[in-house]
This record gives sequence, structure tokens and C-alpha cells, in this order.
Amino acid sequence: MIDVRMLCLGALMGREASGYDIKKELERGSSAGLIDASFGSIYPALARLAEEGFIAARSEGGRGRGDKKLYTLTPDGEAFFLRTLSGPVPDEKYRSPFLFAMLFTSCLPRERVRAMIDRQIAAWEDKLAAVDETSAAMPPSAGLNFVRGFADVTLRAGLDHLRRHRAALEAAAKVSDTPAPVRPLTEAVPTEPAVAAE
Amino acid sequence: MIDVRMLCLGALMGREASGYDIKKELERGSSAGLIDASFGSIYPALARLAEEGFIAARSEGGRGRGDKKLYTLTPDGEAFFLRTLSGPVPDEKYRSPFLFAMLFTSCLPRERVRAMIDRQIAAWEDKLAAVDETSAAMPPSAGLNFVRGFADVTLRAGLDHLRRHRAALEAAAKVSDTPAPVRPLTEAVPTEPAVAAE
DNA sequence: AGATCCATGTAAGACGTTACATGATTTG
DNA sequence: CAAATCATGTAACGTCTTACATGGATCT
Repeated sequence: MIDVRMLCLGALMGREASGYDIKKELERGSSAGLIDASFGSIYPALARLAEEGFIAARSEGGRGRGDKKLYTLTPDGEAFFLRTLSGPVPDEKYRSPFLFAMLFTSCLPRERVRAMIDRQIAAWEDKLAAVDETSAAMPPSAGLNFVRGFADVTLRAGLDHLRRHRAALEAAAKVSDTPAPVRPLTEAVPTEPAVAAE
Repeated sequence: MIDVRMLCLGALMGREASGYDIKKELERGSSAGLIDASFGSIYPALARLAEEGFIAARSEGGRGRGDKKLYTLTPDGEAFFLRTLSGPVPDEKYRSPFLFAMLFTSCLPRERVRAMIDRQIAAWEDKLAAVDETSAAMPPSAGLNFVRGFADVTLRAGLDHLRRHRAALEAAAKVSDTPAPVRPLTEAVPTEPAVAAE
């Protein structure tokens, strides 16, 4: 379970923060590019955690900024967080629209494939730069080092692979109005030769 | 957009299949380990696609097995699929409960960290084996090669990284009742020294 | 003065999972 | 005959995103 509640509790480990702060942290802090959540899920999560007694709120209204609510973990909250973290680790989820699209290169126009690849390379390069940059600016800890390093090597491997294979992908793509060689997403070894019949 | 509808349309490119077949394909076919979906989302998606005229159903009742519904893409469906695929490519989503947990190694008992790492290594090794195995048994196509290869290099990089860093992660973990060195998930360079005050 | 950032929240809806209900067929 | 696999579907529920509503503060 890594729902927004866990994200919030994690962000509050050893620090006081508002919903807004948490969102910023997810966007530009140590988890930049790895995890994200919208205000629409963060605020209700905080409200519920407060109700449950896992976090405590302190209003910082007054002077400058409007009504800011700073949350802190309660002992209960920290215990709950650590207990949940120690529980069963759910499977990872990776969903890549780009990879999915690449499965169908042979049915897509070549320029389109080219454009997608360009955008993906740019996106991964950006992410890589962001990871390396924020890593440098962060106090080192074994966990942080590991996670940032993971993002780094993994992105590099992906980029490298894509660069090496882009020619093949583009070559397989459809040139303008070539009758698309639609091959099914097969399940292992389709034993019937296409000629077959009877 | 890679919702279950797109998954189904993709699975039906150049082939006839039932909801059950699609599920199997996702589990053990070319997308094994990369994408999955439950029956609870596949069947309603197929029903809706049929309503919209993107796929056509053919009942294969009769002899052996019960009432099987085989779906085929209509020209409209194929056009819709290709058009959507060619549209804007949404961001990738990667959610790793394991990586998240590793951010908090310093607060978790060492044995627990060790166990998590062992399980993760095993999980990635399994996935890698599955990828390599099914890749070998599949008719080669540029798209398939690329995607399988991507999974392969990416998993290897991750595994390698984890193996190299496990000692450091375990060393940072909490030994039995050591007062946990809780360090916040910081946002870049927290400039205030903890002493500060006024 | 207008744009942008800070700051919180709600409501509607999309999307998906789990669990349930059902039943035939195949295999050990 | 029991267990697994084939096969389809529904209902409840959880979770998250988008879009909306609101308002002060800061910057240009």
C-alpha cells in the first residue's frame, strides 16, 4: 500500500509541513519525478489522518500568508507508518504509454514514430538531469542515495537502449500508405503457418 | 491514455480473441509482466467497445466449452486505436512500494530491510527470467524486440544496483532498539541548522 | 494592474480492483 | 470425485484526477 496517506506520513517523518509543502516536496524534493499526487488527494488524506489521530495540525495564520496548516506526526502516526512500511510490500506498477505504442510501430506512420521517440528521449533526459541535480543538492543518506542512484542507472539504461534501437523501430514503421503489416501481439509461438488452410 | 479499452483494442490487432484470451495474453503473452488488468475491468471494457461499434462479437457456443465470445476489431475500431495511439503520449507512471520503503531504511529494523531486499531481488530475477523466456518463444518484430529488450536491460540495471548497494542499505538500518536516526525527506539543502532558534 | 505563487478545500467522475455468483470441462 | 482451468459477468468499494471555488500575497 502506497496510497497518498502513506506518502503524506512519509513526508512528515521528522518534519513539519503543510499540504502545499508536501505537494512541492513530491514535485521538486527528494522524490522528484518518482512519485506524485494531486491536491485533490493530498488534502482529503491529511484531513483523514488528522481525524484518525495520526497527525496533528497547527494553524499558522497571522501575519503574512493566509491560513497555513502545519501538520506533525503523532507517536501513533509514526508507529502506524513504520508498521505499514514493514508490512507486505505490494508489487511495483509500471505503465508506459510510450512502450505500449512502440509495440505497434509497424502500424504507425514513420514520422509519428520518430516524433514519439524524440519526445521520449527528451523526457528521459530531463528526468535524468533532474535526478542528478537534486541528488547533488541533498543531504546524503543511504536510502536517498540508493533510490536516486536507482533512478539514475535505470534511466541511463533505458535511454541507451532506445538510442541503440531507434533506427530499427523507425525502419519497421509504416511509410505513408504502405499496407500496414499488422502482426498480432502473439502469445508464445503461433504454430499455424499463415498459408495453412485445410 | 492506456486504459483497459486500449489494451483490449491492442490485443485484438490482427487477431480474434475473447476476454479470457486477452487476460491470458496480458499475463503470459508478449506483455507478460509489463501490463495487467483484471477480469473486472476487461469484460466491461469489451462490452462498451462493442456498444461503440469498435469491436464485433461472435459467439462460439456449441460443442465443448461454454459460451465463448470472440471479438474482432471493426475498421472503426482499428482507426480509433491507431488514432488514439498517435495522439499525445501521456507520462509514464512508476510506483514502487519497495523504493519508497528504502527511503526509510534508517527507521526500519535491519532484519526487515534484509528481507525486503531479498524479496525484491527474487521478484526482479523472476521477472527477468520471464521476460527472457517469453522473448525467445516469440516471433520477432521490431516493436516486440525493443520492448522486451527494454525490460531486460532495465531490470538488469536495477538488480545490479540493488546488489551493489544492499550492504550500505542494511548498514544504515536500525539495529533492534537503536533510537532511530529520523532524518526528514528533505527538499534540497535545508539551510537552517537545527540549533538556530531566533 | 495583472500575473503568478501561496494556500485550502470540494464535487464529479474516471478507472480499476476485489470479491462474489455461476457453471461447464478437463485432469489427476 | 476433487481440483484446476475455462469462461463470463456484476456489485461494492477504494483511489485518484480534473475542474471548480476562493482568497491573500508578491512580483513586474
